Amino acid sequence: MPELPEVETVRRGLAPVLAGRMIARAEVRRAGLRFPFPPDMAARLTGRRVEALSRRAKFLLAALDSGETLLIHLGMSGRLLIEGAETATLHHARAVPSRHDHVVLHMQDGTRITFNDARRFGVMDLWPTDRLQEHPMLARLGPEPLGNGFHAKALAAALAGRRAPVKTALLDQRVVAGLGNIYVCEALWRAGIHPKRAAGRIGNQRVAALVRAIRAVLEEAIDSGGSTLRDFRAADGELGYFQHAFAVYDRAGRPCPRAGCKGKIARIVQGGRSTFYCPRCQR
DNA sequence: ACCAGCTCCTGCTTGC
DNA sequence: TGCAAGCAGGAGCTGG
Repeated sequence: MPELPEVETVRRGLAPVLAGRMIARAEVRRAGLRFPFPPDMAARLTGRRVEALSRRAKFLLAALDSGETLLIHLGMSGRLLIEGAETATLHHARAVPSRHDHVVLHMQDGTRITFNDARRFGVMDLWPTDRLQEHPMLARLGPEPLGNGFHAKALAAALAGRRAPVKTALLDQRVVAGLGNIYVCEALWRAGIHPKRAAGRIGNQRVAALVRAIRAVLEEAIDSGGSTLRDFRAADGELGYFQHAFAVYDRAGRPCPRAGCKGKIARIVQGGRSTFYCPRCQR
């Protein structure tokens, strides 16, 4: 489901009910998701206070007062649902757990935070906070696309020598961390770059344009509360609405929205995944 | 080092 | 209406 803007949206919704609060009880309803949960996860969460909730790429990071950090990756279909006294009357609050509710954090103030993940591609792990960057899933991540480390020179260096299509290269989290299929398609359209172009054969000016396009599309999506496809919603139950701003994603056959362009959006498959682009104005 | 293909799992949509 | 195929926002692993 979630790419960087959706994860950031979840983080913003979750921070008020997690940061500074204590986990009174952790209910772990299966042995793991994509990977087994760490040993004694429930015990290591119980009684711990969450000091801060941050994000790295598509990972949520809850720093605990035990010196460990809870890492959460939502995979394709993961959701974090907040239920408590103040949300109990809302339509999305559910008294009975669904069969895909895998972990429930019962907060001391009565709020429940439920990790629901139908496809079970999600990840939860615990890792020492002072060595967090050594975690296997964080260690090789590229720069944050909205941070200072992401600029034309850095992206050009990361793409240099690569003959793979730029579309698939941008999905590689070592190049830039946090993009997924939707926002790569949208950023390439904004930059006017053809998704099949060899990653290492993009001129410096166009790499700079791509950096600007990536930043802009992510910022706009965050401002919109992310994109709602199928069933994504923010932790507070609000629906994102950036999907209405898609230029190309899931729009095969529709006219290219670029002013003056008479192209028609095409769908191709790259690396087994759908790519949407305008064959006329992306070169 | 790079890269294409496969894999995990469930559920929704599409087409016959 | 039923059923099977196809598709889905991720990313690690394998083998070339």
